[in-house]
Amino acid sequence: MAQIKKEAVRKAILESARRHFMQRGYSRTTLAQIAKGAKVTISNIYNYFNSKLEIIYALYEPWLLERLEKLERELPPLATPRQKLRQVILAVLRDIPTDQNGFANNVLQAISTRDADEAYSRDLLLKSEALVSAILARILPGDRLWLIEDDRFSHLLFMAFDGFAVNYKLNGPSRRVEAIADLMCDLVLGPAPDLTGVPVGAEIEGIT
Amino acid sequence: MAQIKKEAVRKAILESARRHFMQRGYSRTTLAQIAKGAKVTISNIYNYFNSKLEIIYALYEPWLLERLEKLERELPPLATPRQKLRQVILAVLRDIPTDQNGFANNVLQAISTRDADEAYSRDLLLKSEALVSAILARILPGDRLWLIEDDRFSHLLFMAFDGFAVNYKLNGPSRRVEAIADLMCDLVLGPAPDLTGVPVGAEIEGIT
DNA sequence: GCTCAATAACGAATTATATTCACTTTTGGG
DNA sequence: CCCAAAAGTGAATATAATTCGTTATTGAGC
Repeated sequence: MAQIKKEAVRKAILESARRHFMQRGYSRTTLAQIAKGAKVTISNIYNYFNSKLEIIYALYEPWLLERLEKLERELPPLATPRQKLRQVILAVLRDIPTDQNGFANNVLQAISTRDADEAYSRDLLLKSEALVSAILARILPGDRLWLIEDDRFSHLLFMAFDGFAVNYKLNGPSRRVEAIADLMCDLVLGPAPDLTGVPVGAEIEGIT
Repeated sequence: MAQIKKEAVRKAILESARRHFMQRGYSRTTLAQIAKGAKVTISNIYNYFNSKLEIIYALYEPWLLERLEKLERELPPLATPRQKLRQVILAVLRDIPTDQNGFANNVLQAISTRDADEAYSRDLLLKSEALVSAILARILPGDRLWLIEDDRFSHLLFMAFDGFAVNYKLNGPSRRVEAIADLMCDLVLGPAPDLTGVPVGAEIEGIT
C-alpha cells in the first residue's frame, strides 16, 4: 500500500476539537483553530473527516455513552428507589447537559444548522432512550413499569434534555431542575414520605 | 425631520423572512433571499434590524403568544379536566413545535449559534411558562396545584418543547407524543377511567 | 411651494470560514 | 530500492453576514 492514516493524527484532531468546542462552542470554533491545536493543516483534517459536523459526531457518541455508564455506576450505592429515580432524572436533565461546559449544546448547534441533505442518524437517541429505560426497569415498582413501555418516559426525559442543554448555555445552571426532579419522583412514586422530625440530611442521596 | 422608516418596509422584510425561514430554516436562509423577497436591498435591512438574529426575534414573540392564545381558545369546549390537560400538553409538545413547518426550530438554530455577546432575553420563556401555569391553575384539581408552583410543570413542558422542536425537523412528527401526553395525564390526574364498553369516540376531545 | 438636514436606501467592499483542488511528500509492500 | 497510493499542503473558491461611503428622498419650517 502506501501511507496509512495515523491514529495519532485523528486523535489529535478530535482532542483539539473537543477543547475548542468546549471553550467557544461549535459554531464559533473554526477549522483553523482546530488545525492549529492539532498541529495539522486545515486541509489535512479533510483526509480524516468529511466535514466539521462529522468531527462533532465522532466526539458525541462516546461522550454520551460514557456519561450514561457513569450514571449506572452511581446508582447501586443509593438506598431507595426514590433516590435512584431522582438520580436518573438529574443525570439526564442536569448533569449531562452541564457536563464539559455544556458540550451537549454543541451537538444541538451542529444538528440544528446542518443541511437537510447531510445524513443524520437518530440511532444514538434511540439507543440512549433504551438504555435509560433498562435502568428504570430495575428501579421502578411493578405497578409503575407501564411508564417505560415504548421508552415513553425516557423519550420525555431526552426531549427535556435538549431544552436544559440549550438553557444551560443561555442562563447557566437551572435553579429549578432539582425541584422538577422531585416533582417527577412524586408523580411517579407518590408523594415523598414526610421527613419532619427526621435528622437533616437523611433524605439526601449518597453515603448514609 | 426627514424620511421616516416605513412600516410597510418593515412588514415586507418580516413577511419575506418568515416565508424563507419556514421553507429553508434560519441558517440556510440568506439575507439576499430575504431582501429579494421583500423587494429591498440587503443593506437597507440593516436600517430596520441590527442583525439576522433580531429579525427572527421580531417574528418569534408574536407567533408564540398567538399560539398560546389559540390554546386558551381551544380549551373551553373540552368537557373534562383530563381532556383540557391533554390539550395543553399536546399544544406545547406537538402543535406548537410542528406549527409553520417547525418554525420553533428556527429560533433554536438562531439562539444556539448566537455569539455570547449578543443579548438574549429569557423574558419570553418566563412569560410563556407563567401563561401556561395560569391555564393549568384553572384545570387542575386543588390537590394537584402544587405541580405548578414556581412554574415547575410548565418549565418541564417548555424544556421538552425544545426537544420536540429539534426532533420534528430531524424525524418529522413524533409517533410517541400522544402516548407521552396520556402518560403525563395519568401521572397528574391518576389513571384514565376504563372506557371498555363506552361508545368509541366518547373519550376523544372536541365536539361531543 | 421651497429649502435643507436627517435619514432611508443603495452598491460595493470587507470579513470570516467551510470546503475544494492541484500539487508535493511520504511510505509500505513487492 | 522502486513506486504508486495515500497523507499532507497552500492556495483558491464559495458563501454570507456585516460595514461603509455615497446618493436619493422627504417631512418640517419658512
